[in-house]
Amino acid sequence: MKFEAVTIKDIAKALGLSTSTVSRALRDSYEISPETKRLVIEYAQKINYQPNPIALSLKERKSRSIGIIVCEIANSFFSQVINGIESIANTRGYNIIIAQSKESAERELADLQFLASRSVDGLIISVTTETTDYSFLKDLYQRGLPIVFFDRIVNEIATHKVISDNVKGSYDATKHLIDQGYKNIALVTSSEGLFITKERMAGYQAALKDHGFVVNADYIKHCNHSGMIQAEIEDAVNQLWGLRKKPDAIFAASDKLTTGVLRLLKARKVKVPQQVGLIGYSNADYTELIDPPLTIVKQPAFEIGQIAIELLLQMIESKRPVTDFETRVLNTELIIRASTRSK
Amino acid sequence: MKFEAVTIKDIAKALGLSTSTVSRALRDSYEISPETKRLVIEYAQKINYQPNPIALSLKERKSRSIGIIVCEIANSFFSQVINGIESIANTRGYNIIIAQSKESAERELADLQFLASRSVDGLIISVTTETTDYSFLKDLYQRGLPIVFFDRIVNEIATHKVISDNVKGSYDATKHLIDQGYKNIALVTSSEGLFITKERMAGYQAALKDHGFVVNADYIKHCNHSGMIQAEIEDAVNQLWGLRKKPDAIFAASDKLTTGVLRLLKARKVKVPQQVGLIGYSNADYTELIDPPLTIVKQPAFEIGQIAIELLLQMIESKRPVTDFETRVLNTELIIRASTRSK
DNA sequence: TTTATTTACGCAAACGTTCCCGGTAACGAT
DNA sequence: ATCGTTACCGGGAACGTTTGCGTAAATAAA
Repeated sequence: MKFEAVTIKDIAKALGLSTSTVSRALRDSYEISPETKRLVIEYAQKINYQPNPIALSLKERKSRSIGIIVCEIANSFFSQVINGIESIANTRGYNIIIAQSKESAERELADLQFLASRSVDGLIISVTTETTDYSFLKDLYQRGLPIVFFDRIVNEIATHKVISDNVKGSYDATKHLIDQGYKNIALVTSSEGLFITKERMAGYQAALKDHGFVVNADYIKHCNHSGMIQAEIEDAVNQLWGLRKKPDAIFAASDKLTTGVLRLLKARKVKVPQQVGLIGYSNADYTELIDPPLTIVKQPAFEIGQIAIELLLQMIESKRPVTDFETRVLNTELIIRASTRSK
Repeated sequence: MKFEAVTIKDIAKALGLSTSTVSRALRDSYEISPETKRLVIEYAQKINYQPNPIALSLKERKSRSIGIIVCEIANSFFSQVINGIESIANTRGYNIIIAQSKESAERELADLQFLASRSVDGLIISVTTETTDYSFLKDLYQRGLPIVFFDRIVNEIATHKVISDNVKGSYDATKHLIDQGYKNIALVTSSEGLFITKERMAGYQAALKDHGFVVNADYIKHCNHSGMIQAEIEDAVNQLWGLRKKPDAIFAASDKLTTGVLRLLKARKVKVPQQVGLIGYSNADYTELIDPPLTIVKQPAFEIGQIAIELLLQMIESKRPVTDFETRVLNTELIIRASTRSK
């Protein structure tokens, strides 16, 4: 089955003109008479001419499409970011190609190769928690592919980045738990190498110190797949519950981790917030419906996406190489609900 | 900024061959000597040659990309379907372009035009609840664009369709409520024109009749935007609560409707399931965490996506026009939890 | 040795555009 | 009458591939 489209040639033939004239008329060139222009434009409209984007891409050597790599689109944070990206990209005539890494460095590499081979004009990516080797990404970038990082950014590559204020977000979350009277606050977070993990840990630790608590390494648990596999959350919780002094509050530093921890707490019949307070990063729109309603740190996901694509388009459409990069840091929102309302 | 790639010409020049020879060597043509092939292939590998998909697209007159239109990717059902589509598309060398209609017929049309102009090779779509005019879709289809419908299918167009067994799913849900002792069972569903609405209504009505209940039209409420706007759900619930005999159970026929109804019930301090039982279509992975844990009808979303893309690729890659269309109907799963455990 | 066949490669067109060069009128100025 | 402008328009190359056709050399058959 094939889908036959009308081309500039058809117009030229029908009107007894050359393709160049038609092309110019359509692009409103000054060296075409108003009369001819009218003729061409009217006829083009009549037969519903649509320029072939593929031919254009070949000529201009760009595809007017940009790649997005996230670990999972079913994750509310990422789907909201994508919404933000799409909202701008569409109006600027770009289409987006989404690939999911599923928190696997291997799949991420495959996605990267796939997108590169489809010659996207730019890339927006939140890397895997697994990723340690950025050489392919670096190579792509050095060969001229514009890249913008968001959320899980990589600092080794100098380009635009957009994140939320992880330190402050975590500080606020931890401080809230302290204010509520919790004493033994555990942190369940992603893999140690990740920049956002470091930042969220820093915020957590700073809040503890500022309020006269000591940081207990036993209370900090890393899930190297960010909760994509339930078993690692289970390990974390088991270890936490194996301690002499069990935590009386948990701060979960990502969407999947938050629901994962709650699931396990429920399985253990631990009462939230009476026995354990729970606060988590989340962008889900159902956290108020959960039992108990969840106190969350919410990231401005949609805006993150919008800013990321703006910065990327800026790079793509820039005449000369961009050298002045910025890291945009957005504020998070703390939404207080019952899951931390114990004491 | 530009991203310079290595072409077949570079190889030809470097090796003192013609581009045709290089092309043929790369495609392992019989009329190229083994020696030359080895040379070309080795060199291509060395400089990491990647065929330009755009040039190929122009030549073959296809883009190896397929369009997907759903109302919202943040919806778990749709993101799972997309996962299914992607899982197959990627292995077959196709990339997917996702567009969101946001339940707006206007945006849907714009998406359609956008995808058509990007010359996708095929389309997988679940139409808007608003859509009543299928002429553009029909036109596209008649001009040769392969289309597969899923979920919200349109019967006026004869092509492959894949849905879940809506009648049975709704029958089971309604029967479950009856079995639990509920007597006044309301249905909150999408706009009346939609095929899946009709089917789900049919299942609901059949179950009622089969068990000696009369169908009360007052108990059937339509939300024309499928719950995308909270106000319409509010209207529905308000009307239901305005009845002399209030319903003692609600069957919500979509993801957004289910959480939307629950939200309103909570706002009214209605106890679920004691005062009102609640069952809903949902593919969210957190329904067990909700208060109360939700009884749901779950669709095989991932499989729906996989089958849809299989059927589409079959159409795309078929030499002669496909005339034999099938409608695949998959079974839903009823997951019983506390929200219907009243009596 | 001559002719027919095979082997191995190059030429050029095509896909749909854009755009750099031209070129041809018409017209006013010299 | 000649020249320089201006206004319009067409020819053709180019973007990176594939592919039908042509053809030289090498080999086989006569």
